[in-house]
Amino acid sequence: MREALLESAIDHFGRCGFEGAATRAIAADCGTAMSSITYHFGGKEGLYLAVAEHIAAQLAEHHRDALEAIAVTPVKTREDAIERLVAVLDALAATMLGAKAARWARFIIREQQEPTEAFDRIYSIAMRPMTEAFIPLIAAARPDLSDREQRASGFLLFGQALALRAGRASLCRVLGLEHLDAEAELLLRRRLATHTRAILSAGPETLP
Amino acid sequence: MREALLESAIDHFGRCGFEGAATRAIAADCGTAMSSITYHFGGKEGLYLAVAEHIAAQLAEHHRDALEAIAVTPVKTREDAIERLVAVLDALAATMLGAKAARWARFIIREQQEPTEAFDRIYSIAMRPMTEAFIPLIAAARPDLSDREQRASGFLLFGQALALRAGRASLCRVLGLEHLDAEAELLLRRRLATHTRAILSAGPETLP
DNA sequence: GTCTATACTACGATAGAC
DNA sequence: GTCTATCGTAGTATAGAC
Repeated sequence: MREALLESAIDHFGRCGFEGAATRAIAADCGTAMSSITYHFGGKEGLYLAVAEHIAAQLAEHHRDALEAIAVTPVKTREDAIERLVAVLDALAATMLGAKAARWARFIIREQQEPTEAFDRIYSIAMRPMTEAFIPLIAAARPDLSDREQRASGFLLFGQALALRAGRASLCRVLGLEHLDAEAELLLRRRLATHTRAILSAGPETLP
Repeated sequence: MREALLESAIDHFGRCGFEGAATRAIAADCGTAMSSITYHFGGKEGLYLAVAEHIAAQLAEHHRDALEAIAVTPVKTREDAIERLVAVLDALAATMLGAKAARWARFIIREQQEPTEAFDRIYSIAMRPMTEAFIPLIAAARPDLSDREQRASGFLLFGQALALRAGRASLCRVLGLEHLDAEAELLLRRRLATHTRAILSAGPETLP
């Protein structure tokens, strides 16, 4: 029942926000009574924080393979670093375009606007590991940049994938589609890979 | 009073969402009674839609100058188109980093996750004009791409600026800052301009 | 462990005084 | 136009039955 309540709560909190979500409705979706939430999580706030950790764990698990793949062997060349970054960002874009991410993202994007303790948990469990794998690759691809420039560029690269979810309603309208189909998703991922290579391949030797 | 209620409502709806926001609290911020909302807007839902139009109008006004500047003379060369795009994206990034956008963005980003009629109004008033100015410039900068590729690339470029707001909590952590200072904002805008040039300068003649 | 019953609070809508 | 008063509804929390 604990698990079912968490899954239901992801959707309710994501769609309605903390205040807007109704504990009675969350419980009803699981065929149980609202007081189960009090029992399992101590109350609405406890449920909210548990949802954050639940999402963070699923997200971390979801990206585990992609992160292990890029970390397993030392980076040899700039081109190697760039292709690893392309692979990570493509995995991230696929996640952002997928259906599972929609549920998680509704919750997370809300938290980004007005971060609470829940964001701390999501960041430390799911995002920090990705950042820590990401920045060294940027450094390897663009050693000409300062540490802060590398982090800024890394975030902006990351942002392109993030926008696929955060700005999805606008994206559909720009592409003139009701919903994103498989063809559009592939196109977006290919463009993102091209952008990534263009950004990371530039440097002092090509742009003096 | 109508104006005051709208301004207060931007913050309450943005922070708490539609269901979470309390009309009594919105009215109290303006030193008036909740029934003023009934009088001016017909109810909570009417207020919400009015807020959407209010934000859209302010956003459109905010970007009017930048859009006029890029549309006033015909585009002559690829380089000309690229520098116009750099200028628009820089203006957009400045907006996203600014304080006014924080209030608007809380409202808009919520709508993007679960679009309602309010998003239609924001998109048609504030975003469509920007898209319609943006895509032709991409076409001029990258005539080698198909229409759909141009739109996808345009959105991803746009997404970097969007992420400055939508992912701000993560951005601060990646940069190791409590809040973004002026120096960090300038750095991000410069990186975005560099990325924009790298993405748009690439093409069949440079990357065969 | 889970549910029922209940207490309490706060919400939005509305009618009517000013 | 704005406010007060009031209504019905819906929220959380808690205690106690099973």
